[in-house]
Amino acid sequence: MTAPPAPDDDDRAPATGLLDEGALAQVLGYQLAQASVHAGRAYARSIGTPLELRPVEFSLLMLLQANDGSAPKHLAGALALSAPHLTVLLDRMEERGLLARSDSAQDRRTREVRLTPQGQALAEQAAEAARTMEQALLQRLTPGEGALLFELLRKLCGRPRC
Amino acid sequence: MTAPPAPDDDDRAPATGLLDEGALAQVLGYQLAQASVHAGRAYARSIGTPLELRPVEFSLLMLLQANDGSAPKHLAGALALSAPHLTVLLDRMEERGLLARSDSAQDRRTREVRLTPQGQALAEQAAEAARTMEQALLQRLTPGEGALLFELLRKLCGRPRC
DNA sequence: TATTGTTATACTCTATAACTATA
DNA sequence: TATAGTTATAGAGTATAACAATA
Repeated sequence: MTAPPAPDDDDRAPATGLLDEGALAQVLGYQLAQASVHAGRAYARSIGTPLELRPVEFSLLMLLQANDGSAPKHLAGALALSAPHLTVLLDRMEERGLLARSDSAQDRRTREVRLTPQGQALAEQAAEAARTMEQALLQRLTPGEGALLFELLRKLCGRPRC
Repeated sequence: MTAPPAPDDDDRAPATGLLDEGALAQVLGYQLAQASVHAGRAYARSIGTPLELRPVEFSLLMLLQANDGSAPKHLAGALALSAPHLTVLLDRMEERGLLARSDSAQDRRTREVRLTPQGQALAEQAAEAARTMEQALLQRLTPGEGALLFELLRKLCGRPRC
């Protein structure tokens, strides 16, 4: 189960192909989606397939690496997931031995999620693979342009640290 | 059927909330996903809910507006959809009276997809709503920054017209 | 034999509602 | 009563395989 998908060949033809983008050229959501297709292929190659991690699982791993013992509620908020969705996600990764849930001492309604040593090892491996992936992904931009892109995306959502 | 979803309130708390993004701060795919959440909310408010159009349906409408009589194969390529997925999408929109498929004279395997007058009217309405949406969405950026963001996203995927 | 589009099928993603337990 | 997490259920999205017609 969870068979790794097909090996996904190299950079395919630009998504738009022969057609005129028309009004979509000025629609940010569409351009973000196009870029996400591109990023998704790089992700599958570098992380998804070799490490058998879905994008959300990878994000969760990175988030826990930086925020050990977080409550599910905060994780769901950060990943923009519904509470039930996060629960099944945690179930799956706990069953895989990557993380563990324990009861909180302060508020006994909530829980604390932590990476197991195995989860930490995978997180480090994934973080390393991510660095390689980023290089390949951003190869068409100068370092300055890459940094600018990150800053603009962040600013767009009203998040600090520009 | 196709009941419009909940009215989705104003700009909610930044997705990351209280947690540290950790390594994700440098992962383009994650930052694109965060921005897409933001864009998706604006889309639902301005277009999705009022016009009862899913993102793909909106994109298809815009694409047909600029490329009347396109073949399904080209549409699928431009939208990064599988052929079966596009078929059901076209079925749904044809049933709704927005477009029509006809046989091609040159190659009788393929077909030509065209907007009906009703589809054209909705496309124009959607394009107008998109312009309003973009203004709200890009309000945190200067016009120059907005243009730069579009250019960088395009360059990232190796698409021309920078 | 290769290609276009379609149908059938199944699996993943994601949301809502209902339930349990704490506060 | 409000909140955190879970369970159950359903629906939307998406992929693969099998098929039909045409090239």
